[in-house]
Amino acid sequence: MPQKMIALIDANNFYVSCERVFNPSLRKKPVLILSNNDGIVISRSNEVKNLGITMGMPFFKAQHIIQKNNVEVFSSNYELYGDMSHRMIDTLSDMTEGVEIYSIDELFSVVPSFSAAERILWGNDIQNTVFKNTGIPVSVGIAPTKTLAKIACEIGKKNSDTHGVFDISHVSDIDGILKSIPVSDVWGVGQRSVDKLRLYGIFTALDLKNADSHVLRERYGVILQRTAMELSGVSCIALEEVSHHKKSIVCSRSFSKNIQKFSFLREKVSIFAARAAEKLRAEGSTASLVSVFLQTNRYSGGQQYAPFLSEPLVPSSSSSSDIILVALQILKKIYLSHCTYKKAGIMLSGFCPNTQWQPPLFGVTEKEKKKKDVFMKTVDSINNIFGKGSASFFAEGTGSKQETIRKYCSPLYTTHWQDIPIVKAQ
DNA sequence: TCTGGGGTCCTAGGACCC
DNA sequence: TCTGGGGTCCTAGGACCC
Repeated sequence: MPQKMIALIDANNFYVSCERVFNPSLRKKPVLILSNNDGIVISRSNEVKNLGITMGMPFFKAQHIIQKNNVEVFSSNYELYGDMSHRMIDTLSDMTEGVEIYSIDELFSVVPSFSAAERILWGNDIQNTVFKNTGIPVSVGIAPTKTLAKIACEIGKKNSDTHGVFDISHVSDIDGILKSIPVSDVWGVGQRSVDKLRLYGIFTALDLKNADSHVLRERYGVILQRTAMELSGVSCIALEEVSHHKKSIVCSRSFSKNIQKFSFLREKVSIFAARAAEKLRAEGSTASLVSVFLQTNRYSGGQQYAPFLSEPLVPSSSSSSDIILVALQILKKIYLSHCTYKKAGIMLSGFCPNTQWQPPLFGVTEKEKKKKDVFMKTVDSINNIFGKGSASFFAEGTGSKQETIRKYCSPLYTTHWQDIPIVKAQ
């Protein structure tokens, strides 16, 4: 029986491509997308990559290259990207089987049992259909394992003669390819591992593939051992077709200034808690653990303070008021008045489906829980109909919300009536 | 002046139990 | 002076990813 093949279907420069769909004048121009607060570069067109602007580069450090080369800059428009992602995934789900949605812009799928030539045609068909339906260009990498599919996809993207579809299983000299790939470019190998691998003379993907499996396990752990096996064609990372529920929810933000005042942090943490609780209810879960964290300015030098403290939520709950209450108790414990903070956040975990909620021996009864659920459902409905923040808790404050900076945001082309592009007849 | 946000998995070590 | 041993569960922290 022929080996099962896996495809990685990955959008090219996804956020940039989303902007280009609705603004064709951006095609061929250098375009980049910034993170929240217009802080760092998170998506780059090929033209921008060629200018030497790297992923994660702070905006202010890239300024001179941007100005010199007339780079088009956009703040991130997650509403647009999320909607375009859904469209892409819908198309791909119709065309493929055994789909694992891996991130906002990529998915793995099982390749039908075709010949090598047919596999390429299948990949081309996927590219063409996604582009026709959404306007987003994608690349397809085909291989017997996920790790090799990642490599195949990169080759498809970078080599124009592949036209964006590359099947590594059809290559006679795979080792030759692996030899040319630095180990840092292998999926699952981060900088920490690269530093450690170097000590033992492992520099390329081929070195990693050929390393002794037991030694890898002992020195670097099971993840690198698996990665090495995947490079040699043994599938160790299974396709996860069933989308599972979230295991944690985080809501955090950096502040545009260093913050010392407790009252400011109290309001922020309350807002984060309410937002996280809203996401939790959308998941249909309750949380049993609340964590709050603070962070002083990482770039200012000097002593750092980055506390992270968790407290149980008893009984587990998805009510914003319950979660805000515990979050503020934690905040009081970790707050030091002599520090200035650049970032704060909340994390919810220990989830249990709302339907399996059990009342504690003492305290909240099932009836009281239902009452809270109805209340929160009403709050969520109001916010859905009238916009975020229409109904909020007292602790969230009413003062200046200090909205995230998005100086260069494009219109919400696909999700807001007033932003829908108008096509004019000539 | 200006440096993101949201996830997952693995592991070591502590708490606890018998 | 001498102070068990093994199992499980939980959590914090590390590493990685997009």
